[in-house]
Amino acid sequence: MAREKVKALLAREAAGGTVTVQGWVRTARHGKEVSFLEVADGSCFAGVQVVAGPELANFETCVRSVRTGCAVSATGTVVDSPGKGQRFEIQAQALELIGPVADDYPLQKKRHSFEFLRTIAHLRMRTNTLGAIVRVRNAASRAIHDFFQARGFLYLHTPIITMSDAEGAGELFRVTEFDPDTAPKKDGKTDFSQDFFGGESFLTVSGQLEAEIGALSMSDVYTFGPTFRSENSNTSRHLAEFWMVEPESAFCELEGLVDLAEAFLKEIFQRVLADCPDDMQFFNDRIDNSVLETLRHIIETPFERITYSEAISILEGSGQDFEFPVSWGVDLQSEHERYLAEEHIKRPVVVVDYPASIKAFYMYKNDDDRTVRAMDVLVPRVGEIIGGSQREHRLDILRERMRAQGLPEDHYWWYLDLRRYGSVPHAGFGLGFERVVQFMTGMANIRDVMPFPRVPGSAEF
RNA sequence: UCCCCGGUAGCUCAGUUGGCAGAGCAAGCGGCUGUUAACCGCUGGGUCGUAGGUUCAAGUCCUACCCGGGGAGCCA
Repeated sequence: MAREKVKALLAREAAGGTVTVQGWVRTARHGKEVSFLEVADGSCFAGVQVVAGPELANFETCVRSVRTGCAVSATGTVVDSPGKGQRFEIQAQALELIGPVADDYPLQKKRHSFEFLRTIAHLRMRTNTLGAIVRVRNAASRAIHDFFQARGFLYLHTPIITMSDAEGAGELFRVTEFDPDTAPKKDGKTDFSQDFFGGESFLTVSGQLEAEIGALSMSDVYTFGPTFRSENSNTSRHLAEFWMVEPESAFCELEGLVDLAEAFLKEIFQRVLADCPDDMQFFNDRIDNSVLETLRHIIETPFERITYSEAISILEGSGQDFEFPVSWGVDLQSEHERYLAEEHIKRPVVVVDYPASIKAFYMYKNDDDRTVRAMDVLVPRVGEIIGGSQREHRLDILRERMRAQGLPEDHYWWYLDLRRYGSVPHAGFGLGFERVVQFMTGMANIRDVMPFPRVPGSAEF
């Protein structure tokens, strides 16, 4: 008999008929005359209750030994459950133990700490929380593609290995074929001209520069892929390997970019709430009881838009005792961002037109000659969730800014070429996918929203 | 990288003034006629993170290191 996923089974209109479900036992409760097995298969938050009695030939020899973690296949009739806690259950006609578990199976029918679950990442997706995370990641990923596809953005596959140590965006992981002990030397230094790519190469820290190439041919593109930072950051918000979403749009200026970012966040949140109601309810009940209200509020409310200068005025007049003092020209710290979004404006706020001195060389310089067209989307609880900018498309000004920051033009010859051949205003933003999942679910540590997190000192699994 | 906190059974934790290593859950065995993290009884289970030091005696005090967590910085 063909298998039916638990999600499809629980979505049925009414009981009746025979079904086969296959999955892993969440909990097993055995009585003398009856056994209750909760079987989950990952298709949805809930499992289905399988009821097995002595009429099964293997009841004594097999069924009663089934316990948490066992893989089973159950065939039976779908009936309305007389017990509380579930609508349907399966009255088993046959139950096969496909994969028993050894005595030292580490998952129990109780709460485990997330720290412990990280040490058993090969099993933790069987828990409520990590299972829900995987489904939310899936729904959010699909929503991201749908959002851009519906607007005519092309999915551009940007490289993971790169030779440009672009934009000083953190430390890079080196990619090399050399054995460290026998690498060829030249003038006392490793001679990477003999390496695989004929020069130093690294794992990408951003697809932005390549996305700009795409936008200046294809109009609207986006990337959605892994990025890597070799920074020794030990926090609940950083990973060495994370997924980043980066749209880039030609014939688009800063205001259009802010519109895009606002529509983007609202649609992703809306879609995850619609596609994963049980998972999101679980996060609201057990992880953070404000996430549903927060997401609905963001979906319904227009984002506030202010300039960096206005933000500084607000902060200076706030009467708050900040750890980092505020004045025009300093970068906004986490505490400042959170004050703006949580205390003062109480909803998502987009801050634009930052001082040129604290932003990257590729951002479009305003006529005031001291600010650039950068934008950050700040949300309550986490602060910055999106960062982006209109790009500098004027060749002379771009070269001037590169010179000012000591960047070698020959490394960026193709980036500069784009400003010589049919350059147009364009803009784009980036957001860390895991940060968005963290925000949506209320999960405290980013290592628990990534199936296989990479952090300093740890790349197991 | 910096600051703070922690590491005791498979898991979550207690362990008093330095004086016999503990509980709940899990596991094994038995019981229980519909359970919902089921329930009841019994049994097994320990290099107290590692290495030194102080002491008649160290889970407990001291030093170094390792690992984990929270916060900060950097950032996404």
